[in-house]
Amino acid sequence: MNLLNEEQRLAVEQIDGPVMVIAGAGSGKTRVLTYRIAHMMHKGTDPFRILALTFTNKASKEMRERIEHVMGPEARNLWMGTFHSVFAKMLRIEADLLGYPSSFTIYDTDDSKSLIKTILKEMNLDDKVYKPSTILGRISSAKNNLISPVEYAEDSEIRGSDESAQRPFLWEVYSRYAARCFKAGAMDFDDLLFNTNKLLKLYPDILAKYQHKFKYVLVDEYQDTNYSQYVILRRLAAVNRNICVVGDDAQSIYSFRGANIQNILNFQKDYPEGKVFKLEQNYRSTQTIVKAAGSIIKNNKDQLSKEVWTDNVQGDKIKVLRAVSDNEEGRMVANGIFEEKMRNHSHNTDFAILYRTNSQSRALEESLRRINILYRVYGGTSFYQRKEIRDVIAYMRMVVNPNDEAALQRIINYPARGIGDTTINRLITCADKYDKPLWEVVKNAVIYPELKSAVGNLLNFASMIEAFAINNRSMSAYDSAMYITKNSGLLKVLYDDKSIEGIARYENIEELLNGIKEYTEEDTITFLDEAPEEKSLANFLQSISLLTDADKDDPENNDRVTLMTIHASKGLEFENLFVVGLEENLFPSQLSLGSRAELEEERRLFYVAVTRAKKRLTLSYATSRFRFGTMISNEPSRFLKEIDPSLVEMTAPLRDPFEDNSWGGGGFGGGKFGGGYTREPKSEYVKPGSGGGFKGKPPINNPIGKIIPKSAPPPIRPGFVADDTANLQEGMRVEHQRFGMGNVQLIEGRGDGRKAVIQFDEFGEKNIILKFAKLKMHLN
DNA sequence: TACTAAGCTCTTTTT
DNA sequence: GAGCTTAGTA
Repeated sequence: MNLLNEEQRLAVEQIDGPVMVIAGAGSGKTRVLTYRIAHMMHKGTDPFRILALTFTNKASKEMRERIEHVMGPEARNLWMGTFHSVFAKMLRIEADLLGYPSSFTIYDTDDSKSLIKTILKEMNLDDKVYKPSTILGRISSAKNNLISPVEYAEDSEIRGSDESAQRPFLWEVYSRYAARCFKAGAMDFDDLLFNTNKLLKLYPDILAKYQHKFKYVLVDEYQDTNYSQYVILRRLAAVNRNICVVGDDAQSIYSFRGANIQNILNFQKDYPEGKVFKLEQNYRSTQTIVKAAGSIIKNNKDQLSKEVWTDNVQGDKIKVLRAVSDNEEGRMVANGIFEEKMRNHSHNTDFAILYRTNSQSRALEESLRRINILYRVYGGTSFYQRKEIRDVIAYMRMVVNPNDEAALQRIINYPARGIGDTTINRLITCADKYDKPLWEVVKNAVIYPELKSAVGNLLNFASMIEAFAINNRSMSAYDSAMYITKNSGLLKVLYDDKSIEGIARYENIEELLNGIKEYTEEDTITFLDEAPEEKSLANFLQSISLLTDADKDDPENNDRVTLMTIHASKGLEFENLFVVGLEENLFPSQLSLGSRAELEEERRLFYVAVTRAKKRLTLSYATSRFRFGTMISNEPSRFLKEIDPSLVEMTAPLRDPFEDNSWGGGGFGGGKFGGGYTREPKSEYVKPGSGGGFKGKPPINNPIGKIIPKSAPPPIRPGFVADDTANLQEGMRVEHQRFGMGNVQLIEGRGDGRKAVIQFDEFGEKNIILKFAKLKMHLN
């Protein structure tokens, strides 16, 4: 498809005035945006007067590359990026107006949560009632609706709802949290938008500056904007009114983050003179897939009318796989990929597996590894979230911004330097009492009598950080990072740890340092009207603070199968797609069954998943699944039944110990390897009321496991002799009352070095983790 | 204060 | 499965 169709062309050429493009899945949305920007540049608009906003770094990177392809290097001067990164940049330029240092730290969710935890402790609030994640959610949604701490405290309706949720002091937590962030010179993700609004509201001259600077404003995925983003856009576009929003209400899947589908539904009210274009022809998928998607989404009530269609070939039917367990599901998917690769000589990159929750990736990974298919997992715990990386970065953050409280708390006693909990609690009390940042108290520990016993250790820490800061001024980012890592004692701690995990952590630090080196050597995108970016440690930290795992590409081998959540897959497409875990309570999620709106969002999520497929789509479900430590049984997802049955082909399961093959009839499912047990274990072996789990202490007279030395072949019998898990050794044979024989094995990928008893099925595949034992592994 | 083992609890999606 | 807490020891 090289030419634009009529509707696309109209959307591209209408560059003046408000424009909304409703773009169905696969209708060439990015193409329209790209050509539109190219068209503006052709007509003589300076690229740095065009602001193009996306939701992910990936999307903005891709668009920039495509425009560069059409327009050449000039495209680098576009103001293009995610909402968060573009406005973070703007805030750094204007920071002092709001009382922030321009080197302000960006707190990620973990930083925010740990700050909330310290505040809760100070306020003596129960963190079972005030769950940090819930609190953060409330604060986040307040900020996204531009409700300041003061407004929150004064709003009787909000206070009322907090009170009825038994959280009457939430307003105060919010207020303290905001004050602490400010004192620490830190903004969280929501602050980046909240403070941009504050800036544009309080300083009309600044607003005017940016209103005139940006002649054109373009927004991708408009259906995902929240109120805060919406107000920023309204303000910036108020003068020129050249705003173009592109989106698809059927793909709105971020309401949990404050996204308001009304923004796209109300566009015509906001801009009555605006033009609306609908892109309804799908260029991506086969007839079958387009029709299936249509048959799903038509069950939703909230939507703009549109009819997505395609000229493409009919294509294969959609396959549905039924597995007995999550492991079997993984096996079936992996085999499916293998066979397809054999048949069509496809590359790994032509395949993707999408799931609802990150935790589902594990079973899939194991199956892929077993048959040597390379894969790459996006999302989950990213490189920058690993403990050792966060530790090093915390040191760097303190060097750049010593007031950064989250960083200080993280490293003040790591590596251990005699500053324990007692001292830290006293520090916090002091800081609160005299209204000083923690760092000020640490640095001047001498003058606070309550810190007397720890003065020496505190001052040592302070002078170390100050020395790092002084060095940092005259060193490159890389040298400075190296210096910090070595002299903080971090490197030594990791170097001395010769366990498998310790070595991996050491290597991760090396990788981080290499990354910094690369950063100092590559040239980064800056805007024409700005000074070129200095390769300082501060700028490195800024450049990674808004990165996610999806933005990190590995040079090793790029022909890999993609594994990601459906949320992360938006905007992507794959020849062969597997969507797994189509089970009630998982997809749709149990937590979304409360209201029609939530269920419809899950359905839109399924719609997004299905429309990622170009040629072949396979859906799968497992009748029982290992979740939070226990096996549970479930039914196929209601969404499966919504697909037009003429488009679907049921595939016989590889092995099915049960006769019941019918849709929805498999509730009791379960195989010989767990879940949905065909017979209840004899009661004397089971901890009363445990439901079959192996958590908690085994009853004294009712042991759960017996360890048998490898040399002596164990008799197989139903009874058990207990032993302490601490005695477990790699390779030991172990008998389990319910699961039978198993071996003790090191679990791959576990950070804490615990070993587990594992059972093997008849294929020699790992099946059930029975029990953990914490033992350190040492290399020979 | 530092460290370890084991118990308890909760479980969606992400810039 | 994993983070966090608690109890106990050094």
